[in-house]
Amino acid sequence: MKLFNTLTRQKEEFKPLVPGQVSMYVCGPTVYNYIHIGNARSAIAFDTIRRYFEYKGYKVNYVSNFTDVDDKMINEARAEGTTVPELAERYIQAFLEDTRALNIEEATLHPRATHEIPAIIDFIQTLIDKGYAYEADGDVYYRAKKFADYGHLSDQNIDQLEEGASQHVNDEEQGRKEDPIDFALWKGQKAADEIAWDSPWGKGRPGWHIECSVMSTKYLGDTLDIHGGGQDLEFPHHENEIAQSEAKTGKKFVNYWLHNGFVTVGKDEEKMSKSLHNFVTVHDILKNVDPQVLRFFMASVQYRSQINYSKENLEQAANILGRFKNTLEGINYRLADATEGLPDPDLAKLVTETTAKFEAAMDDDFNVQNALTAIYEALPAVNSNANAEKADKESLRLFAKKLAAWLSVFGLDVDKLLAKEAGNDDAVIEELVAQRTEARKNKDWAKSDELRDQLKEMGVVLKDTPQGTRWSRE
RNA sequence: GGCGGUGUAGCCAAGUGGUAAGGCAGAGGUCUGCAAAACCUUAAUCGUCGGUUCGACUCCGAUCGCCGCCUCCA
Repeated sequence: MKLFNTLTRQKEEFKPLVPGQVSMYVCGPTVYNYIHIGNARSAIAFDTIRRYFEYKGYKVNYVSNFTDVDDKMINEARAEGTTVPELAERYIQAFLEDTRALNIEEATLHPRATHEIPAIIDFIQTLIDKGYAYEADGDVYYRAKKFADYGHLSDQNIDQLEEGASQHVNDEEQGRKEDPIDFALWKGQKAADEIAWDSPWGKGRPGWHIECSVMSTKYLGDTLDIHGGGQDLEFPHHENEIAQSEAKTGKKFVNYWLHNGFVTVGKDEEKMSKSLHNFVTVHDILKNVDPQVLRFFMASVQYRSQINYSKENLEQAANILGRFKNTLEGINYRLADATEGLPDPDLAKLVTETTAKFEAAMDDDFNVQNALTAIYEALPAVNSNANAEKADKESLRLFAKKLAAWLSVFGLDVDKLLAKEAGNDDAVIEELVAQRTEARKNKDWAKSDELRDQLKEMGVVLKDTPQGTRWSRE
């Protein structure tokens, strides 16, 4: 497998630290609101990657944190008149709900910053002891220039960073920092009502960057196989994580850095992009969009590419899903009927070849477009065979099984895709379908069409096949 | 100003120094009592201008546009 490593800006052969296993850390959300579509993108991108590793037989240890204390948390809690822990708890639950709806596998572990305070303090103390950090008036800062490789990941040079940083640092902070590019490891408590923990430097809370260094190394070891996150985290977040972790351990922190692309939302796409800079939450989207469609749409774009969230693109995804569904339904019906088919060498070969193409594409830095193309190209022959008098049941069965596995990598649950929504009017529908079959036998087309219209109003769509009439809910 | 990405048919999108995969939508057709589904057929010379080359969409240079990061952010 080849992965595009941000560290080297090229695709590299993946070599896990431990054969057959993958350790992954993915930066999770700050839980002060429902996750937005960008958070979902990241979660889906890395879930897809994780699932493909699992498809290949790797055991994946997937750790993803919740940032449950920081400025945004504090401000939001104040605004709502609640506490930071209450806010965190509420939105962690919402996160789990949303990601479950999107069929994102739950992380092996979801550590939270506030549950790791002692480890964070120890980590910071070590950095101070080693001369990489200094205390200043209740804050602790990381001495960025002390770390020789600072800026490597994002290809930034120190002088330019310094220039940029100096323009943004506020006076108060500036006074405490030795250098504008130094960043906070520990932030002293500012107001009495501000959540804080005791530390050697007084009451305060951890800075944002340190928590990820602490939690990733604590749970996955000094060196990880893969660390992921959005492109915006490259700098400064991941740059800082490297500086912190490597300064402490003296070892390489991460072998493969993976960064997912952004989601853009068109101005005139939907009403969703109200005010907050197209701040679209998954919670809101799922009120109108089938979670499977959203999931497939977002998983069907290579993780490094930008995604344009639009109604039209969602429709495209829904149409493709419909094709998969029809194919699987067709196969299932066929497998259920009594007609024994004949082995078809061409079809058997197609299944093998499609598997090879799918895997070759995914092995190439998760090229999902080409992986899907492999599937699309197999569909006509499969559908034809499933409709033919002499269906090759064995190959169809195998293809259906493979397709389920492939779609599962994309986070689609075939059973859910095919599930006829439980309705308590099944008996009524069956009865109407039977009446229509009777009418058709008598060539009473008027009656037949009338019944079909009636069913359509009930949300039921019919397909007349040589093997009989099939129905499904739309 | 610094760093990075991107520009291929209406839309999504792959790709290689040798003459443009695939999908969605659309159109036509087959099948069907009619439909639905399925199947078949069907569209672009690759932002622009130069250069290198026998030959470039693919390499180099310039230029225009779009996006992101450099400050909290997936």
